[in-house]
Amino acid sequence: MTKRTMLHDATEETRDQSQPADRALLSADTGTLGKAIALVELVCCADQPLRFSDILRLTDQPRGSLHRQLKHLVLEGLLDLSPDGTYAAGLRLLNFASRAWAQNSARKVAEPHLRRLQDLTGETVHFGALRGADIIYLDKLESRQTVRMHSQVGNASPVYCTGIGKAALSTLEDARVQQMVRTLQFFPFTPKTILDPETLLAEIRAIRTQGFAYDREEHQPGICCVAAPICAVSRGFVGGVSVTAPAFRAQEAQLRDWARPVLSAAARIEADLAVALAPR
Amino acid sequence: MTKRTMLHDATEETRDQSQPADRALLSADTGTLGKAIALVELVCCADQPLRFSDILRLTDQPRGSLHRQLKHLVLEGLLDLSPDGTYAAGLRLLNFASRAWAQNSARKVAEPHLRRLQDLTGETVHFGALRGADIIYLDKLESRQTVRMHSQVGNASPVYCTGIGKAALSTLEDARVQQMVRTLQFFPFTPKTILDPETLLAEIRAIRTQGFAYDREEHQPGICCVAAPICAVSRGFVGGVSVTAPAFRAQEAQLRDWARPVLSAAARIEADLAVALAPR
DNA sequence: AAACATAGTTCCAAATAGTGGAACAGGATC
DNA sequence: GATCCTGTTCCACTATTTGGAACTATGTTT
Repeated sequence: MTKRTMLHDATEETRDQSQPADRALLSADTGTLGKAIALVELVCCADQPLRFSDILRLTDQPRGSLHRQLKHLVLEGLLDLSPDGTYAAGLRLLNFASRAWAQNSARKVAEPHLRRLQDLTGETVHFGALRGADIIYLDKLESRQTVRMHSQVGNASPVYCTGIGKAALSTLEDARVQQMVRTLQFFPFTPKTILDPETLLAEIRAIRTQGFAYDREEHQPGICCVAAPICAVSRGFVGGVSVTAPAFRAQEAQLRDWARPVLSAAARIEADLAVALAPR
Repeated sequence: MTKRTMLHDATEETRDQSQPADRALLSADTGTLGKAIALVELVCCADQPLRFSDILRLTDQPRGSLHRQLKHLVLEGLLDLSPDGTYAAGLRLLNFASRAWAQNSARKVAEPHLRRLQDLTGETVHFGALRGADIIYLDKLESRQTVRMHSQVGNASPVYCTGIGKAALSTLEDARVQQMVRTLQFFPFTPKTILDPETLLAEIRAIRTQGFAYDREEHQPGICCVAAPICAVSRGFVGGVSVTAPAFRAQEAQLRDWARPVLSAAARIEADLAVALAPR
């Protein structure tokens, strides 16, 4: 998902003036690091293994530079170079991520509450955080345990078509929402996906008053959810919870019934978080 | 685990005198990237949130430089800076990793066979790959589904005290094993952990002849496993499978009985892998 | 078998991007 | 209000990255 969402997200500052015009337009300058990470992203996102010259073509950099950069990335374990000359994501990334996951304080605090919510509803429960214009899932408790868990953890989905995403937007200051919505690229994942800023903004206003968000098959056909945002004191939105179910099991009445437990789970997490974040 | 394995690999060097002698010995020079990744590692591995000056102390770099580096890492999403001034691993890492995981061809090929092995034995099945002197777990199928899966995926454990690790060593050329064993730092995770090169080398020789490896409470007290290596044509060790169980359920006879299904799972994965890797 | 592509690697002068000392700006604490 | 401790910005110096070109290795065509 969100194949294109992730490209330049960070800053953006028009260093306009005159000379170094177009480069500065889209992305903040993180120098060497930025270029290296862009390569990692390229390799990670590719849907087939890339060889040196594939990457050369995709980036059009001078060969010497590209070669050195890739060598560095391989040495650092961020990329793997197979003997057949194809590059793949390195195992060190997995290792970093497992630490990142284990460390994430909002997730840790939320965990027991997610479990409880799962017990209560018997459906799949998600926990996700906001990164740029995507929701990244940090946790997933399946209703039936046959499906693989990690298949979702770490995945990114756009804000505008997920319950947690819209819940997240509803907690942000208006200015930031405006700015974000303006730069969104809407993609019709399903016939029900919201495709224009106006509809989205209207929905966000509704979510602000009711306190939770629905996703009625807007991202995946046949999948609905109810989601609530979680905010921490002086830190704003730190994550969202949702209960997800196939549409036939999640009709209007049912979805509405789930809203209360979802909201109270979110509230409890907020409360625990306030305690967890207090020390130091 | 392996808390100390990763520390300075990139940075650190006494630039004092004149010759750049000793520096080159321990780590390849990946320049700016290496320093940046070392910071990510530092933040990821810390067991408590680090603030700017914590990192400053731990790295003793000039403040200006450190500050810029951290800023870049945050801009790239590899680190997160909370409003309270503490750094944490960034969500982008999770996102990269989920792609790395989904992409990994050995894992994809192995998956159905792991499932079968799990059905057959009723115990936990692992799939792991080699990175440096650690085994990184790519997959874990629990016997009982109550325990969380991702709690293990991406985790690193040393080669010398895990079944998959020792199985991996048994497939490497002697020279490489020697070199690796010589630089290993043995740590007594349990009373049964192998602690010296000689014992390890002897065990590896045994594993070479029998084709599979045991771990009898060498990493975690009360936990045993049987593991077999998986090799691909011209690519050597690409991963290992293991069946893991609590010691009381995994007595000698039982462990020995599991060896056959583990070996045949490994063989089947190797066969499938040969097909999967053939095209292109 | 020689000539020709194609893919990957190494080299080095030139310029850019990172370095690190020092000065600056809040916030606590005394 | 002075002092400490934290985090941020600035800028001359220099080390690192750059990118063109030359080189090697492998496989393909004439």
